[in-house]
Amino acid sequence: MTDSLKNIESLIQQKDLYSIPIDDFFKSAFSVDCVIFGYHDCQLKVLLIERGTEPFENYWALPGDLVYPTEDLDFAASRVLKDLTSLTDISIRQVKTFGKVNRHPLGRVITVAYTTLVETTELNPYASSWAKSTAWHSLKEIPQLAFDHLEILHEARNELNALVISEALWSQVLPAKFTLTQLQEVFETLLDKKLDKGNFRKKIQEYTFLQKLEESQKNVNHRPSQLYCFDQDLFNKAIIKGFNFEM
Amino acid sequence: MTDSLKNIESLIQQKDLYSIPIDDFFKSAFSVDCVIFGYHDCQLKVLLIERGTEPFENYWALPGDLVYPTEDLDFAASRVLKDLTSLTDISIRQVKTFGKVNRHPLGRVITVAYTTLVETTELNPYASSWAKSTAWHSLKEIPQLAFDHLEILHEARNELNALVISEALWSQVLPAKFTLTQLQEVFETLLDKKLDKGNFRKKIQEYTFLQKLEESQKNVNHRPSQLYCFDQDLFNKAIIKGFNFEM
DNA sequence: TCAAAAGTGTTATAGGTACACCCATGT
DNA sequence: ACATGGGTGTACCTATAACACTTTTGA
Repeated sequence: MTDSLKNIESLIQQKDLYSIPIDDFFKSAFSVDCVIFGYHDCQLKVLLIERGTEPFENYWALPGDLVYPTEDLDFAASRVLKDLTSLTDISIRQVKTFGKVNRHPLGRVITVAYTTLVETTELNPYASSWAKSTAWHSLKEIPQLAFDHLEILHEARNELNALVISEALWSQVLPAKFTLTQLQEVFETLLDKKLDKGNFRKKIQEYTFLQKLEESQKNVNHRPSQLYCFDQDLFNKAIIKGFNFEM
Repeated sequence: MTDSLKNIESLIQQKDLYSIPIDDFFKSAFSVDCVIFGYHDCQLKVLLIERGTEPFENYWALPGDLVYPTEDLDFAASRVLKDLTSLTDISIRQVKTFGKVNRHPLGRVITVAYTTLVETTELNPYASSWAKSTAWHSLKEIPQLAFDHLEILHEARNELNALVISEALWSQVLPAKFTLTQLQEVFETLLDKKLDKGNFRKKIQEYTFLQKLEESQKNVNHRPSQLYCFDQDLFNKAIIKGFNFEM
């Protein structure tokens, strides 16, 4: 091994990775970028950060970070999510890897895009060392984004529909006990189409992983709705059996 | 920028990349691995190489290579395909990125998996600097593979079905003029299920990108078959219009 | 008793599946 | 004439879409 590589190795084995000059990661680095979609009340948004450093200082961008030499790719994505939202135990899925030579002005950086879906209410995104501020943006009002992040956002939005179905991502934006109307609203927002109430409910009845509870809504000025819950284990078993969940 | 990084930079800017000691790429490198599926005569195979160097010397593995600092990710995958098969103008698609810390014994290597489908006949895979030999393997008889390549192969096989439909990959394994029976055989092999002849043909008629030619088979001891051709432009247009190709 | 949203039922149609049958060619 | 694979037609059944209707609550 050459001396130059020994130098790098000693650098990256230091505990405090933040103290490494940014230049030292570059010329051959990989990063993760997270497209964190947020749902609340029939509104789909995306979490963006305002960059506090060059390049693209003051631009909005997807939250992301370089991958530390000692962490798995998936872990790095989870870490970014946790740093911003304090959320753990949220599944975050790989979308695609972006590796054009000149996508990053400071050097060669290949980035792996991840996406997930969370509930936006009462979620307080924190600014971090690399972010001046953070905010939920409506998908209809996306500002100019740094790097190739607009392209990444588009790809993730396309992937979201598939994940909502195949990974039951929708369960991450509903309370433990929810009504069928709430569930229908989630699907309508994410898939961006109106669904017929009757037909929707007919389908739901076939899905054993959606279980009717004995409980119902209270204090509403209309007929109270039955509450349902989602059984992740039953869902996984159904998927393994080759079951195909559609809407 | 530190001296150590300047050293690396000067190394990687040399034209003859093969002359760089393998160690110098490591501790933070990215590679591409290609899952090249081959079809001929109702048989689906995959192209494997026998490694000529450590680690995993003499093991079978997916063909792949480190990504040069000056090439795009997609280009690197095309290059690996071309080196082995001489094929160009074949679309090769990203599957997923594998980034576990210890997936490569010599250091941190993140690999981006690509997949494609080609015709196996008369295709002479070349051995290269890093491969002792190459061979098509039946998917039912996969030897022990190096690294996490078995997992990569599985993921790619799952992805193949989707790509066959959405990207018309099947057109890459048929001659320019083909019969509907040939087409049906391709689908049956790739999707791994029997299709009804009548129903298959009924669907084909709806697809304008499959055009009936004036020509038919010759010198067969049964009724000669109509020949068809595939129009990639019409297919692309149909996809853009939101058309959903299914089988 | 009324408004509002929950929840159920009915019907028409499109699309898929299964299967039977006819057709054109070389030997 | 017959074997072989190409090619077509039909009848059934199920999934879906559209829409109307009934039910239960609070005010």
